[in-house]
Amino acid sequence: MSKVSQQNGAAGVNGISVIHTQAHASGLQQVPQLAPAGPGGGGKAVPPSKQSKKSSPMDRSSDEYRQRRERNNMAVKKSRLKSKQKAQDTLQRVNQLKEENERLEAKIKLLTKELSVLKDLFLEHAHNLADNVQPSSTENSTSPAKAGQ
Amino acid sequence: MSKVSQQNGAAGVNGISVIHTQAHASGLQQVPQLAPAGPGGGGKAVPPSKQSKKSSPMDRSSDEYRQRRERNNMAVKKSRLKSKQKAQDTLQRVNQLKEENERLEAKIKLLTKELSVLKDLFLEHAHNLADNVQPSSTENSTSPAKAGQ
DNA sequence: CGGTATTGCGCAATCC
DNA sequence: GGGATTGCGCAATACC
Repeated sequence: MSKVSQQNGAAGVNGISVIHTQAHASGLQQVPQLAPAGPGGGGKAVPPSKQSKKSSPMDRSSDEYRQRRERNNMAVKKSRLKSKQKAQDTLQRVNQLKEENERLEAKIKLLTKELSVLKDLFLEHAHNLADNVQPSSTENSTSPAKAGQ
Repeated sequence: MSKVSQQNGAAGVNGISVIHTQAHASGLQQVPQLAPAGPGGGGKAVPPSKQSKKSSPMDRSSDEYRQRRERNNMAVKKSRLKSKQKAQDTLQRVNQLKEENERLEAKIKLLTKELSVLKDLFLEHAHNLADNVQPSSTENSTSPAKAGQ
């Protein structure tokens, strides 16, 4: 994989370097350092040992941290791309299916018409027979028993 | 008002209590005040111009700022929800179309079969007629038995 | 246990 | 001016 993406700084929305020196608390979101799973949702009780996850506040200046973030950012990008593509594929599939549907419907129409013609022919024939009832009775045909739909 | 908006979203898997008590105003992300790198991260060069859009530094502590953010966050949430729903609808549509497709195909199959039967019957009759041109000869009908079912 | 993949979210730029 | 979209990074999880 190419990692060439952007590396630190450089690209951010503002690309600012944002050197997080310290306060970055980015606070943006709060830092759940301990984040016990809250009860609300899953309620997952926290397994034994809770606050030990990472006692360190995790320095955001840490090199390791930056590296991890970078990797995750890439993963996120990748995932989103994939997701987008999938959505597009689905949309395409809808069109494809719609087309196929139309094709099928046309075929049905044709078939129906053909059937109709043939049936008419038979009817005509039946009339003829009725008119000329011939005692010969060699054999008779039992109607195909199939009524219209 | 303001207060932190809180997302809970129910789903938040974590549903944590999210503590954001204090102001998160930290500069967490950079300030676009200057040099905005174009979005796109890295690739796009910033379009020419655009540099001082607002002379004011835009205080993130401003009440108005917070209000604006809050509203935008809601809009974002709304938009995303909508988007998600749309995607789901599309997926559903695919299934629907697939079903319809199957139905249509079954119908075609049936129609085709019917047509086939009728055609056979027709052929049989034609033969009879040909043979029977003259009642004198005793023709026999070999039922080709073509019926399958 | 360690890393990637997903997901929800807030921010900011843009679109409309 | 203001909601709607969209790209992006962060953090918590889900998944292997």
